[in-house]
Amino acid sequence: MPKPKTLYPLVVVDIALFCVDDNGLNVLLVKRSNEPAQGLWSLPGGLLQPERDRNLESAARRVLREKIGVDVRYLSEVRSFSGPARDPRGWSIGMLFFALLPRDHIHAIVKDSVDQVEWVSVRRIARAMAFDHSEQIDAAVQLLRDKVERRVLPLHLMPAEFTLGALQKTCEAILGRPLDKSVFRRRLKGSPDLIALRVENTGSAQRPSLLYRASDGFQF
Amino acid sequence: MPKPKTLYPLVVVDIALFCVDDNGLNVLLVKRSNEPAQGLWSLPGGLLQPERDRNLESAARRVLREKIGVDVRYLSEVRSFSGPARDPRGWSIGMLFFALLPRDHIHAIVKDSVDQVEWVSVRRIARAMAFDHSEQIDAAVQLLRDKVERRVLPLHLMPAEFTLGALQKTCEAILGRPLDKSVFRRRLKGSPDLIALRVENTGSAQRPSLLYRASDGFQF
DNA sequence: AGAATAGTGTCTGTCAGACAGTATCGC
DNA sequence: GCGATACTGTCTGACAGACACTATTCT
Repeated sequence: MPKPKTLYPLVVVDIALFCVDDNGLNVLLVKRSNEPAQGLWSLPGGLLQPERDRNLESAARRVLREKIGVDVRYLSEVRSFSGPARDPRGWSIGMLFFALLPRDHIHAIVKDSVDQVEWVSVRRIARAMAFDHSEQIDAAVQLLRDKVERRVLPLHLMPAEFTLGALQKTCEAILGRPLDKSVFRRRLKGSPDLIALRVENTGSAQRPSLLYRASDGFQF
Repeated sequence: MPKPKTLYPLVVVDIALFCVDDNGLNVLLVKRSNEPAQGLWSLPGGLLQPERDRNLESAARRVLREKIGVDVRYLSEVRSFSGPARDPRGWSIGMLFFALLPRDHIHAIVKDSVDQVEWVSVRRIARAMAFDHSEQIDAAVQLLRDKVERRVLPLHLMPAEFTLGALQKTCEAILGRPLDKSVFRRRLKGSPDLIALRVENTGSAQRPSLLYRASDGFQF
């Protein structure tokens, strides 16, 4: 079979890994220790390795595992970025994924890698980032916001058990605006995605609240 | 700069080109005249040519121009399909786009190319298609349906001037279910995407109806 | 007149937003 | 009691579904 007479582009996967904490919505950034774009902040990413990766999503999971040390439950494609100029190494395809990390896994990020790794609030993203990663973050944040705006619950950002108050705060952090408690809870009443558990009694809060967990069949 | 020690995957763009006519929603299929998958029906597609294409979307537009002979107004990425087995030539990335062709451009498709080209109703897609194109069509149709279900008007499928009845029939063809005329028109009343024109008087229909056109700033 | 399409009016249920009110904890 | 959070109740306006009704053309 004749090989096509075509140059092959560079294929990279980048991941916008999100978490929500008391600071709001954060994305994980990596300070690049190698060329190109050395010293600039970027999304975690890496070259596709066809001999190892089953597909692009597997490549993204491998990159997160190898470079950040996390196995994420939720990971999904956003869109591609491509062209001759976005990477100085040549014509490239950057496939952007976005992933969600539960709040109680935030500190499981490996900090001792060669690269400097940091959670950065999406409200404080610097203009100057490597490649087109600033645009990529915008695209990933918008996709996340659109989903939550369409009433999909970001349960992958929650720990295994959580209160409705915590869930509402998470949604508010993503959307960047307050939600009405009564409206929020009324919608959740009939949701098949939430399962009520027993009562919380930790003295941290004032009045104890019911705990919930995500239903097994729930899809983000 | 050292070249990465990685095999390069094959990069292909495929396009699900849709139109709506009296038969309902159709997608354009091509009977492959070359290996691989010779003789099977497939979506129009082609190899990325980095030396010619500005990005993947440009590649998709070029493929439509060269293989089908159409310049489409609307074209947008759906998602990627990738892996070692989906194309017999090796590890490949297939980027799926979907495009919309106005009803009055349907017959502008070039019929005299080397490949056999045909509009096929989405209700009558054969199981056996080249590569994973059956799955790709499912993904593209679902994205189109989701958009219309979310009340986005598929104005790119309409001719420059059209009636509300024709627009409703187009939406019904996409969704595969009837819509209530009163509800449909009530929603359209305040829409900034539609601009009313003068009266239609062609004797084809019974009572003449107002003509509309898409607003310039409208986004699908 | 009858068929066919264009276009309007109205009733009803559902749901979102807004906001007030009650409940239960720690201190 | 007081502060704080959990949770509920209610009013109102917007809108969707359903369906009936009128209007205007052609044959």
